[in-house]
Amino acid sequence: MKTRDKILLSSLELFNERGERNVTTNHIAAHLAISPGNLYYHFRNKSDIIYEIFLEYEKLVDFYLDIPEDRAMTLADMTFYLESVFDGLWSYRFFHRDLEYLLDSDQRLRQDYREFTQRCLTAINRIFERLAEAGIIEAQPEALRAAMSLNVWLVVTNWMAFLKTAHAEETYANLTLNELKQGIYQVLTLELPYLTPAYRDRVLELREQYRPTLSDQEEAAPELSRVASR
Amino acid sequence: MKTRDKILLSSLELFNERGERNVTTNHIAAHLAISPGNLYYHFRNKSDIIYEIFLEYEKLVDFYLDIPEDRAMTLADMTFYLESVFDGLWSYRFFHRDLEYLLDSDQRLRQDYREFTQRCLTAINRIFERLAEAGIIEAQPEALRAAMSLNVWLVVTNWMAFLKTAHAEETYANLTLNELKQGIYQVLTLELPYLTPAYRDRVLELREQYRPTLSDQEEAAPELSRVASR
DNA sequence: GTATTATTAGAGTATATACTCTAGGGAGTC
DNA sequence: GACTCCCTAGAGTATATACTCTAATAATAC
Repeated sequence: MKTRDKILLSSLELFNERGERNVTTNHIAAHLAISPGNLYYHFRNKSDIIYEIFLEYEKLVDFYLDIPEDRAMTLADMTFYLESVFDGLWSYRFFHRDLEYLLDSDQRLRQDYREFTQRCLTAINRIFERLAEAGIIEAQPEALRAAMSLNVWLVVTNWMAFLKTAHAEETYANLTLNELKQGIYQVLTLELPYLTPAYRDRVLELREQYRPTLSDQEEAAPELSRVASR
Repeated sequence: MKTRDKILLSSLELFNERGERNVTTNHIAAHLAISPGNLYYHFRNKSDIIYEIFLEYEKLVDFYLDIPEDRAMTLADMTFYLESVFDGLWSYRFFHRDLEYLLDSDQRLRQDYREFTQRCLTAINRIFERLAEAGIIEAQPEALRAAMSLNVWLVVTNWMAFLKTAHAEETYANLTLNELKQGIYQVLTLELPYLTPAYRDRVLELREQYRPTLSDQEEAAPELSRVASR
Protein backbone atom coordinates (compact mmCIF):
# COMPACT_ATOMS: atom_id res chain seq x y z
CA MET A 1 0.00 0.00 0.00
CA LYS A 2 1.16 3.50 -0.83
CA THR A 3 2.47 5.58 2.06
CA ARG A 4 -0.13 8.21 1.31
CA ASP A 5 -2.95 5.72 1.76
CA LYS A 6 -1.36 4.30 4.87
CA ILE A 7 -1.32 7.79 6.35
CA LEU A 8 -5.03 8.24 5.65
CA LEU A 9 -5.85 4.85 7.10
CA SER A 10 -3.79 5.29 10.25
CA SER A 11 -5.10 8.79 10.77
CA LEU A 12 -8.70 7.61 10.58
CA GLU A 13 -7.94 4.80 12.98
CA LEU A 14 -6.24 7.06 15.51
CA PHE A 15 -8.83 9.82 15.16
CA ASN A 16 -11.64 7.35 15.78
CA GLU A 17 -9.88 5.82 18.76
CA ARG A 18 -8.64 8.93 20.52
CA GLY A 19 -10.42 11.87 18.95
CA GLU A 20 -8.89 14.22 16.41
CA ARG A 21 -7.93 16.70 19.12
CA ASN A 22 -5.76 14.12 20.85
CA VAL A 23 -3.94 12.95 17.74
CA THR A 24 -1.01 14.97 16.38
CA THR A 25 0.77 14.58 13.07
CA ASN A 26 3.76 13.30 15.03
CA HIS A 27 1.57 10.61 16.58
CA ILE A 28 0.40 9.53 13.17
CA ALA A 29 3.95 9.36 11.83
CA ALA A 30 5.14 7.46 14.90
CA HIS A 31 2.27 5.01 14.60
CA LEU A 32 3.31 4.26 11.04
CA ALA A 33 7.02 4.29 11.96
CA ILE A 34 7.73 6.93 9.35
CA SER A 35 9.30 10.35 9.81
CA PRO A 36 7.29 13.58 10.21
CA GLY A 37 9.05 14.83 7.12
CA ASN A 38 7.68 11.91 5.16
CA LEU A 39 4.16 12.62 6.35
CA TYR A 40 4.48 16.26 5.32
CA TYR A 41 5.80 15.21 1.97
CA HIS A 42 2.42 13.60 1.29
CA PHE A 43 0.16 16.12 3.01
CA ARG A 44 0.59 19.85 3.38
CA ASN A 45 -0.98 19.85 6.83
CA LYS A 46 -3.31 18.08 9.23
CA SER A 47 -6.38 19.76 7.75
CA ASP A 48 -5.63 18.23 4.38
CA ILE A 49 -5.59 14.77 5.90
CA ILE A 50 -8.92 15.37 7.56
CA TYR A 51 -10.38 16.81 4.40
CA GLU A 52 -9.43 13.76 2.36
CA ILE A 53 -10.91 11.47 4.97
CA PHE A 54 -14.10 13.50 4.80
CA LEU A 55 -14.21 13.06 1.02
CA GLU A 56 -14.13 9.29 1.53
CA TYR A 57 -16.90 9.52 4.12
CA GLU A 58 -18.97 11.68 1.82
CA LYS A 59 -18.51 9.27 -1.05
CA LEU A 60 -19.53 6.32 1.08
CA VAL A 61 -22.72 7.92 2.37
CA ASP A 62 -23.65 9.30 -1.02
CA PHE A 63 -23.29 5.80 -2.38
CA TYR A 64 -25.47 4.32 0.36
CA LEU A 65 -28.16 6.95 -0.02
CA ASP A 66 -28.56 6.54 -3.74
CA ILE A 67 -32.26 5.78 -4.12
CA PRO A 68 -33.45 3.49 -6.91
CA GLU A 69 -36.40 5.03 -8.72
CA ASP A 70 -37.26 2.11 -10.96
CA ARG A 71 -39.16 0.03 -8.41
CA ALA A 72 -41.23 0.38 -5.27
CA MET A 73 -39.36 0.82 -2.02
CA THR A 74 -39.46 -2.02 0.46
CA LEU A 75 -38.95 -2.45 4.17
CA ALA A 76 -35.69 -4.16 3.32
CA ASP A 77 -34.56 -1.00 1.54
CA MET A 78 -35.37 1.08 4.58
CA THR A 79 -33.46 -1.31 6.82
CA PHE A 80 -30.53 -1.14 4.46
CA TYR A 81 -30.48 2.66 4.56
CA LEU A 82 -30.60 2.71 8.32
CA GLU A 83 -27.93 0.06 8.75
CA SER A 84 -25.69 1.68 6.17
CA VAL A 85 -25.94 5.14 7.63
CA PHE A 86 -24.97 3.88 11.07
CA ASP A 87 -22.15 1.83 9.55
CA GLY A 88 -20.85 5.01 7.96
CA LEU A 89 -21.16 6.94 11.18
CA TRP A 90 -19.23 4.22 12.92
CA SER A 91 -16.39 4.07 10.41
CA TYR A 92 -15.85 7.81 10.52
CA ARG A 93 -17.02 8.43 14.03
CA PHE A 94 -14.30 10.92 14.91
CA PHE A 95 -15.79 13.30 12.43
CA HIS A 96 -18.99 14.31 14.20
CA ARG A 97 -17.18 14.52 17.50
CA ASP A 98 -15.14 17.58 16.63
CA LEU A 99 -17.34 18.73 13.79
CA GLU A 100 -17.64 22.37 14.74
CA TYR A 101 -13.95 22.89 15.26
CA LEU A 102 -13.12 21.10 12.03
CA LEU A 103 -15.56 23.23 10.06
CA ASP A 104 -14.24 26.42 11.66
CA SER A 105 -10.70 25.48 10.70
CA ASP A 106 -11.26 24.63 7.05
CA GLN A 107 -13.43 26.60 4.67
CA ARG A 108 -13.49 23.89 2.01
CA LEU A 109 -14.69 21.38 4.54
CA ARG A 110 -17.29 23.83 5.82
CA GLN A 111 -18.73 24.39 2.37
CA ASP A 112 -18.62 20.72 1.40
CA TYR A 113 -20.13 19.53 4.63
CA ARG A 114 -22.95 22.00 4.29
CA GLU A 115 -23.82 20.65 0.85
CA PHE A 116 -23.40 17.11 2.11
CA THR A 117 -25.94 17.78 4.87
CA GLN A 118 -28.35 19.17 2.32
CA ARG A 119 -27.99 16.09 0.14
CA CYS A 120 -28.59 13.82 3.12
CA LEU A 121 -31.70 15.75 4.11
CA THR A 122 -32.99 15.57 0.57
CA ALA A 123 -32.33 11.84 0.49
CA ILE A 124 -34.16 11.27 3.77
CA ASN A 125 -37.03 13.31 2.47
CA ARG A 126 -37.11 11.27 -0.71
CA ILE A 127 -37.06 8.05 1.25
CA PHE A 128 -40.13 9.17 3.19
CA GLU A 129 -41.81 10.04 -0.09
CA ARG A 130 -41.04 6.65 -1.56
CA LEU A 131 -42.14 4.88 1.62
CA ALA A 132 -45.47 6.66 1.27
CA GLU A 133 -45.72 5.66 -2.38
CA ALA A 134 -45.06 2.07 -1.35
CA GLY A 135 -47.86 2.24 1.20
CA ILE A 136 -45.55 1.76 4.17
CA ILE A 137 -46.17 5.13 5.75
CA GLU A 138 -49.02 7.56 5.23
CA ALA A 139 -48.32 10.40 2.82
CA GLN A 140 -47.67 13.72 4.56
CA PRO A 141 -47.56 17.33 3.37
CA GLU A 142 -44.14 18.44 2.15
CA ALA A 143 -43.61 20.84 5.07
CA LEU A 144 -44.15 18.11 7.61
CA ARG A 145 -42.00 15.67 5.71
CA ALA A 146 -39.18 18.21 5.66
CA ALA A 147 -39.41 18.76 9.40
CA MET A 148 -39.53 15.01 9.99
CA SER A 149 -36.48 14.46 7.81
CA LEU A 150 -34.59 17.06 9.77
CA ASN A 151 -35.54 15.34 13.01
CA VAL A 152 -34.26 12.04 11.65
CA TRP A 153 -30.98 13.73 10.78
CA LEU A 154 -30.70 15.28 14.24
CA VAL A 155 -31.38 11.97 15.96
CA VAL A 156 -28.96 10.05 13.75
CA THR A 157 -26.07 12.49 14.03
CA ASN A 158 -26.47 12.98 17.78
CA TRP A 159 -27.03 9.38 18.79
CA MET A 160 -23.35 8.56 19.18
CA ALA A 161 -22.62 11.60 21.32
CA PHE A 162 -25.50 10.59 23.54
CA LEU A 163 -24.22 7.05 23.92
CA LYS A 164 -20.81 8.36 24.91
CA THR A 165 -22.23 10.53 27.65
CA ALA A 166 -24.42 7.68 28.85
CA HIS A 167 -21.32 5.61 29.50
CA ALA A 168 -19.90 6.09 32.96
CA GLU A 169 -16.27 5.13 33.14
CA GLU A 170 -15.41 3.86 29.74
CA THR A 171 -13.79 6.10 27.20
CA TYR A 172 -14.57 6.94 23.63
CA ALA A 173 -13.06 3.69 22.38
CA ASN A 174 -15.48 1.54 24.34
CA LEU A 175 -18.49 2.05 22.11
CA THR A 176 -19.51 -0.83 19.91
CA LEU A 177 -21.16 -0.86 16.52
CA ASN A 178 -24.03 -2.82 18.00
CA GLU A 179 -24.76 -0.20 20.59
CA LEU A 180 -24.57 2.43 17.91
CA LYS A 181 -27.16 0.65 15.85
CA GLN A 182 -29.66 0.95 18.65
CA GLY A 183 -30.03 4.41 17.19
CA ILE A 184 -32.19 2.68 14.59
CA TYR A 185 -34.68 2.03 17.37
CA GLN A 186 -34.87 5.76 17.96
CA VAL A 187 -35.29 6.57 14.28
CA LEU A 188 -38.07 4.02 13.90
CA THR A 189 -39.72 5.58 16.93
CA LEU A 190 -40.02 8.75 14.89
CA GLU A 191 -41.82 6.88 12.12
CA LEU A 192 -44.25 4.95 14.32
CA PRO A 193 -47.21 7.34 14.21
CA TYR A 194 -47.13 7.53 10.43
CA LEU A 195 -47.10 3.83 9.59
CA THR A 196 -49.97 2.39 7.60
CA PRO A 197 -52.02 -0.34 9.31
CA ALA A 198 -50.74 -2.81 6.74
CA TYR A 199 -47.12 -2.32 7.79
CA ARG A 200 -47.40 -1.21 11.37
CA ASP A 201 -46.84 -4.61 12.95
CA ARG A 202 -43.96 -5.49 10.67
CA VAL A 203 -42.14 -2.27 11.48
CA LEU A 204 -42.81 -2.70 15.18
CA GLU A 205 -41.24 -6.11 14.93
CA LEU A 206 -38.26 -4.73 13.05
CA ARG A 207 -37.88 -2.00 15.63
CA GLU A 208 -37.82 -4.53 18.44
CA GLN A 209 -34.67 -6.01 16.96
CA TYR A 210 -32.80 -2.79 17.70
CA ARG A 211 -34.20 -2.22 21.13
CA PRO A 212 -31.46 -1.48 23.63
CA THR A 213 -30.87 -4.75 25.46
CA LEU A 214 -30.23 -5.07 29.14
CA SER A 215 -26.75 -6.50 28.77
CA ASP A 216 -25.64 -3.79 26.39
CA GLN A 217 -26.96 -0.92 28.42
CA GLU A 218 -26.63 -2.20 31.94
CA GLU A 219 -22.95 -1.35 32.02
CA ALA A 220 -23.67 2.02 30.54
CA ALA A 221 -26.86 3.39 32.02
CA PRO A 222 -28.85 0.87 34.02
CA GLU A 223 -31.71 3.17 34.96
CA LEU A 224 -32.25 4.14 31.35
CA SER A 225 -32.68 0.64 30.04
CA ARG A 226 -35.12 -0.17 32.78
CA VAL A 227 -37.25 2.75 31.69
CA ALA A 228 -36.81 2.01 28.01
CA SER A 229 -37.80 -1.62 28.30
CA ARG A 230 -40.73 -1.29 30.67
CA MET B 1 -17.37 41.84 41.59
CA LYS B 2 -14.88 39.33 42.97
CA THR B 3 -12.02 38.36 40.68
CA ARG B 4 -13.08 34.75 40.93
CA ASP B 5 -16.52 35.53 39.57
CA LYS B 6 -15.09 37.75 36.89
CA ILE B 7 -12.94 34.85 35.73
CA LEU B 8 -15.98 32.57 35.47
CA LEU B 9 -17.95 35.21 33.59
CA SER B 10 -15.20 36.06 31.14
CA SER B 11 -14.40 32.42 30.57
CA LEU B 12 -18.01 31.65 29.72
CA GLU B 13 -18.14 34.62 27.39
CA LEU B 14 -14.94 33.68 25.57
CA PHE B 15 -15.81 29.99 25.43
CA ASN B 16 -19.20 30.79 23.92
CA GLU B 17 -17.71 33.17 21.39
CA ARG B 18 -14.67 31.23 20.25
CA GLY B 19 -15.12 27.69 21.52
CA GLU B 20 -13.33 26.24 24.52
CA ARG B 21 -10.60 24.78 22.36
CA ASN B 22 -9.63 28.20 21.08
CA VAL B 23 -9.52 29.90 24.49
CA THR B 24 -6.46 29.50 26.71
CA THR B 25 -6.07 30.48 30.34
CA ASN B 26 -3.70 33.19 29.14
CA HIS B 27 -6.43 34.56 26.89
CA ILE B 28 -8.84 34.68 29.78
CA ALA B 29 -6.34 36.49 31.99
CA ALA B 30 -5.48 38.94 29.22
CA HIS B 31 -9.15 39.61 28.55
CA LEU B 32 -9.60 40.53 32.20
CA ALA B 33 -6.28 42.39 32.29
CA ILE B 34 -5.07 40.26 35.17
CA SER B 35 -1.95 38.13 35.39
CA PRO B 36 -1.91 34.38 34.74
CA GLY B 37 -0.66 33.97 38.28
CA ASN B 38 -3.75 35.68 39.56
CA LEU B 39 -6.02 33.40 37.56
CA TYR B 40 -4.23 30.34 38.90
CA TYR B 41 -4.54 31.66 42.42
CA HIS B 42 -8.31 31.33 42.03
CA PHE B 43 -8.47 28.13 39.96
CA ARG B 44 -6.18 25.15 39.98
CA ASN B 45 -6.56 24.63 36.26
CA LYS B 46 -8.72 25.17 33.21
CA SER B 47 -10.80 22.09 33.94
CA ASP B 48 -11.85 23.56 37.26
CA ILE B 49 -13.14 26.68 35.57
CA ILE B 50 -15.15 24.61 33.13
CA TYR B 51 -16.48 22.41 35.89
CA GLU B 52 -17.73 25.39 37.88
CA ILE B 53 -19.42 26.81 34.80
CA PHE B 54 -21.09 23.45 34.27
CA LEU B 55 -22.41 23.52 37.85
CA GLU B 56 -24.08 26.86 37.08
CA TYR B 57 -25.56 25.45 33.89
CA GLU B 58 -26.81 22.39 35.69
CA LYS B 59 -28.41 24.52 38.41
CA LEU B 60 -30.15 26.69 35.85
CA VAL B 61 -31.64 23.81 33.89
CA ASP B 62 -32.63 21.91 37.02
CA PHE B 63 -34.45 25.04 38.15
CA TYR B 64 -36.25 25.40 34.82
CA LEU B 65 -37.26 21.76 34.66
CA ASP B 66 -38.78 21.67 38.11
CA ILE B 67 -42.31 20.45 37.43
CA PRO B 68 -45.16 21.64 39.63
CA GLU B 69 -47.31 18.71 40.70
CA ASP B 70 -50.09 20.67 42.43
CA ARG B 71 -52.02 21.70 39.33
CA ALA B 72 -52.72 20.60 35.77
CA MET B 73 -50.09 21.36 33.18
CA THR B 74 -50.93 23.96 30.55
CA LEU B 75 -49.72 24.83 27.09
CA ALA B 76 -48.10 27.89 28.64
CA ASP B 77 -46.09 25.58 30.88
CA MET B 78 -44.91 23.58 27.90
CA THR B 79 -43.92 26.76 26.08
CA PHE B 80 -42.04 27.89 29.14
CA TYR B 81 -40.07 24.64 29.33
CA LEU B 82 -39.15 24.81 25.69
CA GLU B 83 -38.15 28.46 25.81
CA SER B 84 -36.18 27.97 28.99
CA VAL B 85 -34.27 24.97 27.78
CA PHE B 86 -33.18 26.79 24.65
CA ASP B 87 -32.28 29.87 26.72
CA GLY B 88 -30.06 27.65 28.82
CA LEU B 89 -28.49 26.04 25.78
CA TRP B 90 -27.78 29.49 24.41
CA SER B 91 -26.19 30.85 27.56
CA TYR B 92 -23.85 27.89 27.88
CA ARG B 93 -23.59 27.03 24.23
CA PHE B 94 -19.85 26.30 24.31
CA PHE B 95 -20.57 23.31 26.47
CA HIS B 96 -22.22 20.99 24.00
CA ARG B 97 -19.75 21.95 21.32
CA ASP B 98 -16.78 20.26 22.94
CA LEU B 99 -18.78 17.95 25.14
CA GLU B 100 -16.97 14.72 24.41
CA TYR B 101 -13.52 16.14 24.93
CA LEU B 102 -14.59 17.87 28.13
CA LEU B 103 -16.06 14.67 29.53
CA ASP B 104 -12.97 12.70 28.57
CA SER B 105 -10.76 15.20 30.38
CA ASP B 106 -12.62 15.42 33.67
CA GLN B 107 -14.07 12.46 35.54
CA ARG B 108 -16.17 14.60 37.88
CA LEU B 109 -17.74 16.34 34.94
CA ARG B 110 -18.32 13.03 33.21
CA GLN B 111 -20.15 11.58 36.17
CA ASP B 112 -22.14 14.75 36.87
CA TYR B 113 -23.12 15.23 33.27
CA ARG B 114 -24.32 11.67 33.04
CA GLU B 115 -26.61 12.18 36.01
CA PHE B 116 -27.69 15.52 34.62
CA THR B 117 -28.72 13.86 31.36
CA GLN B 118 -30.70 11.29 33.30
CA ARG B 119 -32.52 13.99 35.24
CA CYS B 120 -33.35 15.83 32.04
CA LEU B 121 -34.69 12.68 30.41
CA THR B 122 -36.79 11.94 33.46
CA ALA B 123 -38.12 15.50 33.42
CA ILE B 124 -39.04 15.32 29.75
CA ASN B 125 -40.74 12.01 30.39
CA ARG B 126 -42.67 13.51 33.28
CA ILE B 127 -43.71 16.48 31.16
CA PHE B 128 -45.17 14.11 28.57
CA GLU B 129 -46.98 12.30 31.33
CA ARG B 130 -48.42 15.50 32.71
CA LEU B 131 -49.39 16.72 29.24
CA ALA B 132 -51.35 13.51 28.81
CA GLU B 133 -53.02 13.98 32.19
CA ALA B 134 -53.99 17.48 31.12
CA GLY B 135 -55.55 16.13 27.93
CA ILE B 136 -53.07 17.90 25.65
CA ILE B 137 -51.49 14.79 24.22
CA GLU B 138 -52.78 11.23 24.15
CA ALA B 139 -51.43 8.96 26.84
CA GLN B 140 -48.79 6.52 25.59
CA PRO B 141 -47.20 3.39 27.02
CA GLU B 142 -44.18 4.05 29.17
CA ALA B 143 -41.76 2.43 26.71
CA LEU B 144 -42.87 4.71 23.90
CA ARG B 145 -42.81 7.75 26.14
CA ALA B 146 -39.22 6.95 27.12
CA ALA B 147 -38.14 6.61 23.50
CA MET B 148 -39.94 9.84 22.63
CA SER B 149 -38.28 11.68 25.49
CA LEU B 150 -34.92 10.53 24.31
CA ASN B 151 -35.68 11.76 20.81
CA VAL B 152 -36.65 15.15 22.22
CA TRP B 153 -33.34 15.27 24.04
CA LEU B 154 -31.42 14.31 20.91
CA VAL B 155 -33.16 16.96 18.84
CA VAL B 156 -32.71 19.67 21.46
CA THR B 157 -29.03 19.02 22.13
CA ASN B 158 -28.12 18.68 18.47
CA TRP B 159 -30.10 21.59 17.09
CA MET B 160 -27.38 24.15 17.64
CA ALA B 161 -24.68 22.06 15.98
CA PHE B 162 -26.99 21.64 13.00
CA LEU B 163 -27.60 25.38 12.72
CA LYS B 164 -23.88 26.03 12.75
CA THR B 165 -23.24 23.63 9.92
CA ALA B 166 -26.17 25.06 7.98
CA HIS B 167 -24.53 28.47 7.95
CA ALA B 168 -22.24 29.02 5.03
CA GLU B 169 -19.65 31.66 5.77
CA GLU B 170 -20.45 32.92 9.20
CA THR B 171 -18.65 31.61 12.22
CA TYR B 172 -19.80 30.23 15.51
CA ALA B 173 -20.48 33.70 16.91
CA ASN B 174 -23.04 34.51 14.24
CA LEU B 175 -25.84 32.44 15.62
CA THR B 176 -28.71 34.25 17.27
CA LEU B 177 -30.95 33.18 20.10
CA ASN B 178 -33.95 33.55 17.81
CA GLU B 179 -32.55 31.16 15.28
CA LEU B 180 -31.77 28.76 18.06
CA LYS B 181 -35.34 28.83 19.23
CA GLN B 182 -36.52 27.53 15.89
CA GLY B 183 -35.48 24.26 17.44
CA ILE B 184 -38.81 24.50 19.24
CA TYR B 185 -40.47 24.01 15.88
CA GLN B 186 -38.61 20.73 15.54
CA VAL B 187 -39.53 19.56 19.01
CA LEU B 188 -43.19 20.37 18.45
CA THR B 189 -42.98 18.41 15.22
CA LEU B 190 -42.19 15.37 17.34
CA GLU B 191 -45.35 15.91 19.39
CA LEU B 192 -47.72 16.51 16.49
CA PRO B 193 -49.01 12.97 15.99
CA TYR B 194 -49.84 12.58 19.64
CA LEU B 195 -51.88 15.74 20.19
CA THR B 196 -55.53 15.43 21.24
CA PRO B 197 -58.12 16.90 18.87
CA ALA B 198 -58.95 19.50 21.50
CA TYR B 199 -55.46 20.95 21.46
CA ARG B 200 -54.20 20.12 18.02
CA ASP B 201 -54.99 23.46 16.42
CA ARG B 202 -53.63 25.47 19.30
CA VAL B 203 -50.32 23.64 19.24
CA LEU B 204 -50.12 23.93 15.47
CA GLU B 205 -50.56 27.66 15.86
CA LEU B 206 -47.91 27.81 18.55
CA ARG B 207 -45.57 25.81 16.36
CA GLU B 208 -46.04 28.20 13.47
CA GLN B 209 -44.55 30.98 15.57
CA TYR B 210 -41.25 29.18 15.61
CA ARG B 211 -41.19 28.16 12.00
CA PRO B 212 -37.88 29.04 10.33
CA THR B 213 -38.44 31.94 7.95
CA LEU B 214 -36.27 33.28 5.19
CA SER B 215 -35.93 36.67 6.87
CA ASP B 216 -34.71 34.96 10.01
CA GLN B 217 -31.46 34.13 8.34
CA GLU B 218 -30.63 37.81 8.00
CA GLU B 219 -32.43 39.55 10.83
CA ALA B 220 -34.04 38.64 14.13
CA ALA B 221 -37.58 37.28 13.92
CA PRO B 222 -39.94 39.85 15.43
CA GLU B 223 -42.82 37.49 16.07
CA LEU B 224 -40.69 35.31 18.30
CA SER B 225 -40.07 37.95 20.94
CA ARG B 226 -43.76 38.13 21.70
CA VAL B 227 -43.83 34.50 22.65
CA ALA B 228 -40.59 34.77 24.54
CA SER B 229 -42.00 37.36 26.93
CA ARG B 230 -45.22 35.56 27.64
C1' DG C 1 25.32 3.00 -17.39
C1' DT C 2 23.50 8.23 -16.16
C1' DA C 3 20.01 11.61 -15.21
C1' DT C 4 15.91 12.71 -13.17
C1' DT C 5 12.29 12.30 -10.17
C1' DA C 6 9.88 10.50 -6.17
C1' DT C 7 10.29 9.29 -1.59
C1' DT C 8 12.19 9.13 3.01
C1' DA C 9 14.80 10.14 7.44
C1' DG C 10 15.59 12.84 11.09
C1' DA C 11 17.18 16.74 13.28
C1' DG C 12 15.45 21.11 14.11
C1' DT C 13 12.34 25.39 14.90
C1' DA C 14 8.95 28.84 16.04
C1' DT C 15 5.13 29.20 18.56
C1' DA C 16 1.71 28.08 21.86
C1' DT C 17 -0.04 26.38 26.17
C1' DA C 18 -0.93 25.17 30.82
C1' DC C 19 0.89 26.16 34.72
C1' DT C 20 4.64 27.71 38.57
C1' DC C 21 7.27 30.62 41.50
C1' DT C 22 8.72 34.51 43.93
C1' DA C 23 8.08 38.88 45.48
C1' DG C 24 5.30 42.12 47.09
C1' DG C 25 1.02 45.39 47.85
C1' DG C 26 -3.03 46.57 50.60
C1' DA C 27 -6.16 46.16 54.40
C1' DG C 28 -7.23 44.94 58.82
C1' DT C 29 -5.70 43.98 63.73
C1' DC C 30 -2.95 44.39 67.71
C1' DG D 1 5.19 49.75 63.72
C1' DA D 2 4.58 44.84 63.02
C1' DC D 3 2.01 40.88 61.89
C1' DT D 4 -1.24 38.33 59.15
C1' DC D 5 -4.04 37.23 55.39
C1' DC D 6 -5.75 37.73 50.96
C1' DC D 7 -4.75 38.91 46.59
C1' DT D 8 -1.93 40.21 42.52
C1' DA D 9 1.94 40.89 39.09
C1' DG D 10 4.83 39.14 35.93
C1' DA D 11 8.69 36.70 34.61
C1' DG D 12 9.60 32.10 33.68
C1' DT D 13 9.34 26.94 32.41
C1' DA D 14 8.54 22.35 30.66
C1' DT D 15 6.24 20.34 27.24
C1' DA D 16 3.75 19.85 23.10
C1' DT D 17 2.63 20.77 18.35
C1' DA D 18 2.52 21.75 13.58
C1' DC D 19 5.56 22.09 10.39
C1' DT D 20 10.46 22.87 7.77
C1' DC D 21 14.90 21.85 5.82
C1' DT D 22 18.60 19.27 4.10
C1' DA D 23 20.56 15.39 2.66
C1' DA D 24 20.32 10.89 1.33
C1' DT D 25 18.20 6.87 -0.85
C1' DA D 26 15.16 4.32 -3.99
C1' DA D 27 12.72 4.15 -8.33
C1' DT D 28 12.24 5.18 -13.02
C1' DA D 29 13.41 6.97 -17.62
C1' DC D 30 16.59 7.29 -21.22
